[in-house]
Amino acid sequence: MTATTVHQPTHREALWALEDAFERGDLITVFGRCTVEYDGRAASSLGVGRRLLVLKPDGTALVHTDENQKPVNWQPPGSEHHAAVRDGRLRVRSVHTSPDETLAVRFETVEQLSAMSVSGRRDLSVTGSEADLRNALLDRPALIESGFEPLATERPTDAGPIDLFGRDSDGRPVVVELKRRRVGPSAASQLQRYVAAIEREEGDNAAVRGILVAPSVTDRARRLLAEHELEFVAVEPPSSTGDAGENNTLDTEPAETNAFDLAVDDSAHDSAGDATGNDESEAAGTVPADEESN
Amino acid sequence: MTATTVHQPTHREALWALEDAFERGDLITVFGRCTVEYDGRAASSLGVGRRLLVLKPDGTALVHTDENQKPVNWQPPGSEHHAAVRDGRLRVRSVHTSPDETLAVRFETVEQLSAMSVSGRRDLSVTGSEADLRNALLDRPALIESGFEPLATERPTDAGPIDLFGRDSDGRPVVVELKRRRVGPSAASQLQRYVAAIEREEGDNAAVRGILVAPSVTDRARRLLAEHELEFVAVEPPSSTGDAGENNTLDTEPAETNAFDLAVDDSAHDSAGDATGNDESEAAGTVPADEESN
DNA sequence: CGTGCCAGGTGCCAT
DNA sequence: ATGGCACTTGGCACG
Repeated sequence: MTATTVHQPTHREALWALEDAFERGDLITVFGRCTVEYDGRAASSLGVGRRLLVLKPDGTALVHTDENQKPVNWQPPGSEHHAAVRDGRLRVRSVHTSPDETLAVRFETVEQLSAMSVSGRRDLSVTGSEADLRNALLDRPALIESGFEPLATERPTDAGPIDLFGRDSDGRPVVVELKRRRVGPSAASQLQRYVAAIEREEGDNAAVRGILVAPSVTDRARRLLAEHELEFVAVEPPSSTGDAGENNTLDTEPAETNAFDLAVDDSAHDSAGDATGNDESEAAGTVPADEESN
Repeated sequence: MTATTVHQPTHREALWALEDAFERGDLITVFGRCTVEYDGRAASSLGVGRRLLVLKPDGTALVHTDENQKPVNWQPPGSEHHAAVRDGRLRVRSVHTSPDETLAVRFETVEQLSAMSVSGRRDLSVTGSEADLRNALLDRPALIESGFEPLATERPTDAGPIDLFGRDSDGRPVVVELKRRRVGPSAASQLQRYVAAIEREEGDNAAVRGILVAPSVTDRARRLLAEHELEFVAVEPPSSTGDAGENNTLDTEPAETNAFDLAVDDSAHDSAGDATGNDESEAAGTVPADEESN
């Protein structure tokens, strides 16, 4: 069986199920009336209510209610889950170190507890990202400006990495900042920082141009750009919905996905549970394990 | 019963359970092997794998795997959930409009499906926010500088609202930007924008000071501050562990948030209940009207 | 409903 | 580890 569930368990039965699930490294969901306390980067307290608790084998904890996409409370990956029965009530604590933070869920009643082995495949490919936009523009630099010649991406500067750096047809340095969404003032500031950094690098006489590339720009940002004599070029966001896309069937390789409609088709591109003697049993589960990713 | 579960249901049984759950406005969890497709603000595709699907009565959909805090795929609140059996397989689509986006989950096998009535109480209060920091500084302006006199918070300017505005003991205008965490270059830029905006307002002769208040600052940001003659004041964030005031005891409200049921009658195709003879049954659930919040 | 900005942002990848 | 930044950012408050 790949998924086990206990209904209306006693708090102690729930604890046993949790211990087993921790042992197996399962994904766990617990539903019941509970209160939640968090203390760490901030502090919060949640009164009693019916909620869904999700415990992942990587140490993640999520407390979900009725609505909203984000959990009302949570604990980041790398935490260690502890379960115990105290005063006859199931209590789940999820503890993280560095930064130190703790999530404590105290159950009044446990309606249901499920454990399932989830071999999550995360071979997700997303098109329409900023990287896609950059690649599209590298393919067709004229979309930015006729005669524009890209020289580098992520070019490092004093002020951070420049999305796209190149020269115009007159040989003047051009700093290009890419945004996949409508931009506000902060993007203008960011571009300004980069332009200033390049000007410092190249010398005072250098006339460095700055171009913000995005689908659109707010009024305020447009004014800021004008103030600093920076430019704006509009590019459309990814089409996706427009035509019969059916673009991505991914397997191993990111297959040519037409990311931006303007740009033709190019792609982008445990624990141990030891009973502590008294009326306090405990179980813990986690996965710290650093794996070299990439 | 407040939580119902079906184990290893047939795809059609799962559909029935979904229909009932939609009807009741339940929080739903589905576990099984599935593929996921998303198309909207971006586009993505997820190969087959064992995952947990959470459907909320407010239209939220979450696809969770084994690890990570964020779902691998999701749909924001306000979407409409549709369920159908197609080619003998359970298929859940969650559709959002404006922005248009669709999440489609196709199940190979359904291991388990649970529905639970969740009275979500979101009576959460968090301490340690930027607002907390601001209030603390309003209480003790000397923490910023001896003689500093706060005049306004969220003071509007051309460049956006200033966290805290006041005057120093010499009567010079002071722009204060608050950050609850260690700050990078963007905060320095932000402060610089605000200072420039106030200088434009007050006239050229105005010597406007800018103070960045945060626990600490990165080297690069410190350099940027120096360049623009901006200042930095280190202030520790409020210690959550110290006093942590037991803030919220909120009133008990039944909270009639049954979302699905009321909304759905307008849907064109709604063949619920009896066997639809064919291999295509469908159910839909969504969010209701907005209730006056606050 | 768009605009702007904070967030316990999260996640990713660089140094 | 820290830093810098993108993100289907999410969420809220305000014009």
